[in-house]
Amino acid sequence: MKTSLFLYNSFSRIKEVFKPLDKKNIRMYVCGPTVYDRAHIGNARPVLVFDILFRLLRYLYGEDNVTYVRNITDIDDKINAKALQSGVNIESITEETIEWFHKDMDFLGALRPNYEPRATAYVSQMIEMITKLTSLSFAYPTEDGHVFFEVERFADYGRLSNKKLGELNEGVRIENEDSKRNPLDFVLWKPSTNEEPGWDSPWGKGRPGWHIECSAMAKDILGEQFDIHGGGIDLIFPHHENEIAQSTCSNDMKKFANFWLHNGFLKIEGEKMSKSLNNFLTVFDLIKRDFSASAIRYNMLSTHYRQPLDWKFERLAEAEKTLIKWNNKKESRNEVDLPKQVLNALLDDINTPLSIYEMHQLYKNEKFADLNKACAFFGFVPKGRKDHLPISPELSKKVNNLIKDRNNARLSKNFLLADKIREDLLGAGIIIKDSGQETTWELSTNLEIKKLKEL
RNA sequence: GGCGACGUGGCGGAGUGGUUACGCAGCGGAUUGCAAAUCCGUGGACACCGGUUCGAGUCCGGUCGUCGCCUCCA
Repeated sequence: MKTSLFLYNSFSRIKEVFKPLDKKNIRMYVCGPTVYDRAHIGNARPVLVFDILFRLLRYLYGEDNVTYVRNITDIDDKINAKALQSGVNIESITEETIEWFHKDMDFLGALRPNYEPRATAYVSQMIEMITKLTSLSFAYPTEDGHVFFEVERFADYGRLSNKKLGELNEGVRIENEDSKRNPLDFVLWKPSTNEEPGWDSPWGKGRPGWHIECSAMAKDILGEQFDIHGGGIDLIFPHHENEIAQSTCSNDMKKFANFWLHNGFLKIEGEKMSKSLNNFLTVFDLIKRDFSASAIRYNMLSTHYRQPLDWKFERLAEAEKTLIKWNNKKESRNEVDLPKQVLNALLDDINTPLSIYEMHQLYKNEKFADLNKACAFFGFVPKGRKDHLPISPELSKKVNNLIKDRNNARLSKNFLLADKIREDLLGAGIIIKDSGQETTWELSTNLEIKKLKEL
């Protein structure tokens, strides 16, 4: 029986007991999306993983005692490129994308963070931090309007990602930016042309580099030190390494985040998800295909957050089935609680697969009230039934008529016809269930509207 | 080349020294006109080779294999 929360800290590379800096104000910062495109399921993984951690912290320490910040990156060259290419202005792109992001993540049942700061609202804080870094000689401006962080000045540089400066230098790509003192120095500020978004600064009109926003926003909202910093494992280097460098050096060398948590990567049907392979799967794609939020959550959480996750539709269908089974035993209201076995699993570095195992045990042992409570904690809510079906009322009526025909055939013992109707419906993605006097139906995951219309 | 992760039954996936994870699929049974759903039962695994130990998926060493980061990326 565990009594404390253990978390794997990427910084120390071991599981550690989580001790909050302030029990009355647990502070967590998670790197959020760059808003230029619809969120894909890779974006959804940290959202859902840290949603569970957020819920767990609230459960352990009280809802009002946890502050969760997830930033929105709305200054970025990918956004600029999209604006240039599409002819749509930057604000329209970011506003629309943020709206999509909220809709999609709300659909997934992720609790909104307490703060969702946007980079554009924190440029002055970034300039302030960069100014401080230059005045302390951790950073240097160049004649062409850049400001670089000088990695050699920070002795701990590379500690998070376990890299040594000398080794990094060997593999580094030589860029045109020969104004850098060291090829690994990273940009804090860069000059903008007239087409690019820019802000006035001591170094001329320009825009911030990517990393500085998180340091500035975290400091402004959470303070110089806070408990947990999270994000995808790909962000360890250089993003988080650079954040540590900037923040530590501009905050009197105080330790930045106490815990670093990183979620593993996501593949699709065995392949790396990438734009070049054209196997990008957005959350919106899943919604359109009528997968439930609960099944997506279940699927995402059935692999431990630090493991790589291979996204397969077969598993999603399996999740859907399990949840239907569980929801059929719904007894209590949506009271949130954690039965102790489920809690224990979560206390061990958020072992969600083990907690799901415990939920299967609760089902098996007919502890349905406990199961319901755990489901409520995980955000596994019943999928809307027939009123939610993505088929038209006409088709719905057609299905009902066919079922009526079939039942008549069954009454007259014409089982050949009855079975044919059932097979036809099944082929179109409608599953028939006879229970007692009543016949019900539901959609399978491979609904084919076209076939259904032809029946 | 550097750093790191991982290799468990058909698939998925826990388990850091001591009977069985478990889920899905399969098989057998109950139920059903037959199915579906549900319930009961059941076979099947720890990449390979050494070592430590009374005892190892679990610790140590080696081999093979897969993957990630080092460049924008959750």
